[in-house]
Amino acid sequence: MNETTPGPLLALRDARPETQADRNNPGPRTAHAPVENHLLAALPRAEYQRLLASLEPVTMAFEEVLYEPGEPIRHVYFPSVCLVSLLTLVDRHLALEVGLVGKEGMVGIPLVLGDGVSSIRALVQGAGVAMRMESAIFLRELRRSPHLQHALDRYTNSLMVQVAQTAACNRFHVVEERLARWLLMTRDRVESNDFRMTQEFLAHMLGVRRVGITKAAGALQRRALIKYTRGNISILDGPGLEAAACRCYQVVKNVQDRGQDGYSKRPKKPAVAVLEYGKG
Amino acid sequence: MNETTPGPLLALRDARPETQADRNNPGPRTAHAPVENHLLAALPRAEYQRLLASLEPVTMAFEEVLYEPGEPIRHVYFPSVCLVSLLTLVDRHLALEVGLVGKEGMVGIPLVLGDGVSSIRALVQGAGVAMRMESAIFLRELRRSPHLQHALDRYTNSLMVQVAQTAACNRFHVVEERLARWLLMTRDRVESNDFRMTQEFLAHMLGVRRVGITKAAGALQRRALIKYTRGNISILDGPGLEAAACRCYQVVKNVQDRGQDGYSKRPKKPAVAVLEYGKG
DNA sequence: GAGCCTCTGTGCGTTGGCGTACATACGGCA
DNA sequence: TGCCGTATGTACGCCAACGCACAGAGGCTC
Repeated sequence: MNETTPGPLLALRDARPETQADRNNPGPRTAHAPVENHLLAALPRAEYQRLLASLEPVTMAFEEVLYEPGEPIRHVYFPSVCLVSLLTLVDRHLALEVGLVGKEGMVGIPLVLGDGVSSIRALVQGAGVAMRMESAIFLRELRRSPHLQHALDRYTNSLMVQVAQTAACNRFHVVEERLARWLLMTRDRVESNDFRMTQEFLAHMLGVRRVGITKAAGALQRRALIKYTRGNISILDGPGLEAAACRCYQVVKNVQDRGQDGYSKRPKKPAVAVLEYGKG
Repeated sequence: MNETTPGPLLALRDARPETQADRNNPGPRTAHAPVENHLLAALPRAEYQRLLASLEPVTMAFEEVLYEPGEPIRHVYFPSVCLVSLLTLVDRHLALEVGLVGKEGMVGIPLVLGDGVSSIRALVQGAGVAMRMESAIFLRELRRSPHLQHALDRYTNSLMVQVAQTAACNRFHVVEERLARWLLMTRDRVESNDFRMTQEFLAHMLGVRRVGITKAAGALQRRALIKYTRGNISILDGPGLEAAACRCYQVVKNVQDRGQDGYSKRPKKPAVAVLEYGKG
């Protein structure tokens, strides 16, 4: 699961009519694809079946806005094959991505924490499919299922780590390192080394000018770590890119993969300090 | 509660022998001061009484480290009169404050989310007193008390907002704005316009050079918004300082004060979209 | 009162990113 | 085949913050 299988190129951007590029790269865009969200997939069969009744598959179009700051959360989303960015807005026009949600997570964490209003913007960054559920139903199901609660608590924790690490990362690391990290995070979530993503959009996510991305991406390409042309990005050398990225990548990944801290040296030690839930 | 009462000067820094400065400013440093943590104070009397049996008052010394990244969380802390900084560490020596916890919160949120390991450093920034509880006991009590769960969930949400906003703030705003915001946040938590804080320490929190603080603080002082000498900082003009700070201050404060989003214009509207818990 | 430590202020040259403007190049489409 | 929109590359001056070094200045100790 750490190894990225060179999968088909995901049409991460377009919900527009099929183009030549798409025909060259038929991705898993069918809405009935049995790709599962990890949080849902980990539930006991019975609970999963019950939830399924209230879950509705939806197509996620590129640049669709799921939440806007200050607005009520109407649905939660469990990504199957898609990618959602969480953006903090400041000064009405500047934005910065603070979190990235794929099939490993859920969009709508404030609901889990008792807040029905989003304080961030949630934006579809990779088109595809997700399962969604109405907020009221979700809250009811959440109360019924300790397993779901537990899974979502753990995910909330990893999201918190991600956001905190991103804060420091944006403060201390240069664009090139951050870009490398971002590409790796995206790769992990779409499980492919190829995806569509313009420099303009990347600039928006990292909170820098497009020109800053041009420069950083150019440097990575010259080092033969990535390759890109007009919105098609390929990771050529994953390990090399990891070396080019800041350590933030590993820190966050470790917490997400194993629920344990990223500073530990022990490579695969089970998370002994992770506590049991619901057994009191 | 929005209005800061000009209270006694808190000895926010020193756990050293009493100095001239301390004698001039006798603060509420007695461990038996009946100052309450807001999360605890809001619990039903019976639950509060039960918790009290497992809570232990502790003195919080300046620069004491409560958690270190990767280490197990042994206690949770409910600040009474003290301030705790949450710091993300990167590259082994750089640090950035991503959260600030006073009497309105609790230190040890990962435990609430099922993770027994901290991914950040928690550092006492304002000396004083807190109530603490052993992790295992805390988890047991948490399971017994829906009220405590609810309160902590809500607090976790506001902390998440704070961290996310700080991420964007550090990316887009200049040191002077961020310093102003930080002073206001500290004021709100210690409920005093005066506190002790060297420029060196401030630089550490904001992730900038000490000289950067000198420049920014000098500018604020020239504008007669603050006054400081050798570690004693006074806010002279609160509203003026708010104007000098970035909007991030208000955004976070609004969420924390009322559990509602900071972008809304409605000044005091009760949080209609906040959802009920534990009533299914 | 002298000495000293700590805290604060100032002055360099450097740099990463900003804002803006314009130049090139790819690829779909007529 | 040529057009055109979009994506990418380059250039310029500007500025906030950096790293480093050193100069005052307040307040405690002896």
